[in-house]
Amino acid sequence: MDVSVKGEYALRAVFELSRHGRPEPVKIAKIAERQKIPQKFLEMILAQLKQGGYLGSRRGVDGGYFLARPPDQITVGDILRQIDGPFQPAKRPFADEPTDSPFPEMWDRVERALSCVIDRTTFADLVERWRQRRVKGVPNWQI
Amino acid sequence: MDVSVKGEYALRAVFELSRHGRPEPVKIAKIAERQKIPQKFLEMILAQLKQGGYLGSRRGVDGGYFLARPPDQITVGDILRQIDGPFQPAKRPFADEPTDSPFPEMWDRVERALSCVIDRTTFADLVERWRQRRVKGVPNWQI
DNA sequence: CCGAATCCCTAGTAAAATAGTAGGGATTCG
DNA sequence: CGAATCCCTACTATTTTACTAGGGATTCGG
Repeated sequence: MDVSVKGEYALRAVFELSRHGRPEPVKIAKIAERQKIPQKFLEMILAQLKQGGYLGSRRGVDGGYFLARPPDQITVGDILRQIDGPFQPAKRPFADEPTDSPFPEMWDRVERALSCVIDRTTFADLVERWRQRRVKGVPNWQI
Repeated sequence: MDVSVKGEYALRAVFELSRHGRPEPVKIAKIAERQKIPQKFLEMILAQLKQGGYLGSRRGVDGGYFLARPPDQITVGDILRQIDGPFQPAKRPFADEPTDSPFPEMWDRVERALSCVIDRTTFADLVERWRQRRVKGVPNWQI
């Protein structure tokens, strides 16, 4: 019941692109360095996210990756599902389970509860919260 | 982000014991048969649940397993954590993550949302709902 | 005290998933 | 052209998962 490292990397990468803002592409190497992700591994992850329609890319000298839509239209759930697969707490209906099991209904509740967080948190939200914590947490107002 | 088969089996086994009610022990073989769980695998699971203090057991001719506390004092979360380990969506703080990451806070929210379901659903609840669906779903009132 | 029924304990194992690495090919653009 | 970058396929070591095997320790009726 935990998220894979790959999934975490994907979130961090998309966060990095969201934070950057501008539509100009960011290089894999740059993302890898800033978020401390093995570069070759990150290549696969970004390809998968592009394939899901969340990112775009350009090759060549000033190439790189960029968001395919504005960050307020990409959710944490989108990215997690694209990387770790559709997430059902238990594959239901369980093969040999009696049809009157009480569990499917409970798994639905779990899924809805989870969805309330991950499908409602956009990367725009994450960036905003992160910026607010910066000014509150590190009070370096010089001037 | 899904529950292991082992975790599902554990839930089904505890449900079986809760449904049974009485403090008299139920044999592994019986639970395995009724819930369609490989018997030897189930042995390990039950041992682990006993070790966590959720079940008790007796050997010998009329032996078996039984709940160590009433079913309204055992939650789905208890069992899942005992079997699949403490469940953190992401092991945080992530080793090389900058300390101002926006994710730990989000993972907290995920964990709380999940906890609202799994730590509030007791096996007494499950049995009760299951019984109510029985009478509503299968209308076989033949006096 | 015997012996059948049951839980208990250790070990092994095949298959899948995870977390990468390696090496080069295809594009873009100055 | 050629340097920089993304793109694509394949390989691999480690860990986890989902079991199976074989016997040992208890309990209890007779």
